[in-house]
Amino acid sequence: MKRPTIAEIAARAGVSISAVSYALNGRPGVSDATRRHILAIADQIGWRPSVAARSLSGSRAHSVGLVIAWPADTLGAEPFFMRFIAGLEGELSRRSIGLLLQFVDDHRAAIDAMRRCWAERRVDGMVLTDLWRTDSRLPVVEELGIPAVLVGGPRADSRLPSVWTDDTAAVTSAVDYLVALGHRRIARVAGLPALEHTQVRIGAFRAAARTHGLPEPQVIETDFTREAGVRATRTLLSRRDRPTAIMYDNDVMAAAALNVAQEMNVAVPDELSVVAGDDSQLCFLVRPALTALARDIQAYGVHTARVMMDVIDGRSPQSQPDTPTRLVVRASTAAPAT
Amino acid sequence: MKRPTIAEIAARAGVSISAVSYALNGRPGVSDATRRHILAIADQIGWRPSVAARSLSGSRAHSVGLVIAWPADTLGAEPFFMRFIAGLEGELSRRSIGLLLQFVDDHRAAIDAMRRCWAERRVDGMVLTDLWRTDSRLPVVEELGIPAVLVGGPRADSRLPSVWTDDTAAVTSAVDYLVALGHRRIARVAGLPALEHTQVRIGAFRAAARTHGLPEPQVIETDFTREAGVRATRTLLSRRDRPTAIMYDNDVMAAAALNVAQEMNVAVPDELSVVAGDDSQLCFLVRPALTALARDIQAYGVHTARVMMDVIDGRSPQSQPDTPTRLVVRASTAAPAT
DNA sequence: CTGAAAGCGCTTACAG
DNA sequence: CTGAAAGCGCTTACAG
Repeated sequence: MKRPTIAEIAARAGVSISAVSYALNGRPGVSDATRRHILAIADQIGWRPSVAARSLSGSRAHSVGLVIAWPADTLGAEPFFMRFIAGLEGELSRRSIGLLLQFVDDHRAAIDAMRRCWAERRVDGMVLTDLWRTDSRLPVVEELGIPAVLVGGPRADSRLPSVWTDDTAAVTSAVDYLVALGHRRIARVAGLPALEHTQVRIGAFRAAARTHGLPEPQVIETDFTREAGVRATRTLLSRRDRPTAIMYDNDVMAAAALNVAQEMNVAVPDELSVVAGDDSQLCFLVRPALTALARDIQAYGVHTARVMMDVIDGRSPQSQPDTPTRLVVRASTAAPAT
Repeated sequence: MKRPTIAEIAARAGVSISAVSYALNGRPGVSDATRRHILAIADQIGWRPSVAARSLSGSRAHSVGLVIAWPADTLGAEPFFMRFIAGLEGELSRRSIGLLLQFVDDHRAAIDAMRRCWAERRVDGMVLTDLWRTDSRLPVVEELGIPAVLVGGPRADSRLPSVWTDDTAAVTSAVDYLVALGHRRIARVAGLPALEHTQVRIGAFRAAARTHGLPEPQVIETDFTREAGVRATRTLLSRRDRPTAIMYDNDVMAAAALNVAQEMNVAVPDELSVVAGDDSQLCFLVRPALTALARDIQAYGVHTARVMMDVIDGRSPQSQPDTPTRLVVRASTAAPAT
């Protein structure tokens, strides 16, 4: 199956291949009639430019890379990535940019993967997610001069452009809501401590508690897994002055907490309110259905793609309005029993 | 940031670029000493071949495409894809093959995406998942001569190689188990009827029921969503001779069924046994924890990558042993109340 | 408005 | 064992 080239179009149209190239790329130098004729032929024979040839001459790979550093066994449980990727890819594909996806175990492997990708000229830029507080990937990306977008907010240690959702506002709104219900002992089961957003959320949580004049709240850091959520919940519910409300940094841990509470004979929501940090189907499949912080993850991916294109095309990346996070109230939260 | 080329290596080593190419590709025509010298330099300056250049001269894209035709809103709920992709990508990446991922809404769009990818020479082959009973993608792939692997079993209407798990054995084992517990009225909430595997599983289900001499069982087809699972469960539980056990084609619908049963005051597992068709975290986050058909999805992806490489490299693809599905018994199944 | 030519970074017969 | 040369399919100054 021979795929057609511009040489074939040129032959059919009876012009030079450069004329074809100009016509196809909408550049001046060809008459309107010729241009139309060429476009018609290209369309008719189903011609599309070879990315390899375009890359080689134009020094653009027409692809963007995403290296996900996340252990495979927790990946399937992360509804975030699938939706984020769907949004990212959809927007890239509108511009005929491919998405090259890679999974690795840690940042060392992520750096290797990025180096390789970049050296092989497979991508024009990289999307970095799940940034750590101090992230070994950043100096490498900056040193290699790889165009990149950080998903997770601007940082003092890097000038790379970023997109983010306002975690502070989200956490604050959840605390406000719980306090309005009458809660005063609110705890937090946080995510992976190395992650920047985990720390941002913890900070926002503590600040909100202070604002409301609550006692210094308990915070337990985890690795986002169900097991860690179970352990943290057991610990919190075993305290003499156990919290009347717990906020979790994702949905899996919050769902696991419902089971722990049941085992320990703590009624949800009467004796314990539970807030999930991510919204997914899981939240309305468990009982009671979970109150959760919800955001439009797909739009987040779309947004990231746009900024990535700005960077690649040399436009000053305009950080577009972040998708706001909102609290979806369901059955797992209520006023505390007195 | 100038990325090094073989010309630079040649200059440093004081040989021709063809010598460098031969050395780097492990082909004869260079002395061992020269070869080692060249490899050392390449390694030292962090050289990697430009895929674009290699593609253009070698007519290989060094990438494989996966076009997922699945509405975005149900995607996040599908733990299958994330794990499958992780397995697929991991194995491809071991061979320096990239994975180009695309999401589309339907088969029309999938065909467009594949045509484009192929015409642009972005990929060396395509992975097709979620095959329909009659699937409009197949004739296109065959006509274009795209190397492809079908995920979902060999078919009469195509000679394309395939990988698959034995759905018949899986469904049969689940029916056997339920019958052994004493169930005789077993129903099935099936998936999307257009899908080949939905029909295979329904066929296996009916056959197993017949083997055990059960009455002709109820089967309800759905679109895999929670809502459809809820509706189907309500219908089944409203019947006078309602089933004592229901098998669901995925985990989301099975989880939703637990809530329906509770609303309708049907005790699980005493009055109703529930079996989920996929295993995921969801199964042990809900209560009672769901008995489920589990398989190693990541291995399935690895397996698919291997067959894909066989196809691309012109080896006769050897369909390796399928990953067996096993029934994981949890708390949602028990002997029926008499 | 149009064509001939060089070049992107490799691979690969083909001579020496 | 090694080098000079053509070619993969485009883009893009540069002449006409």
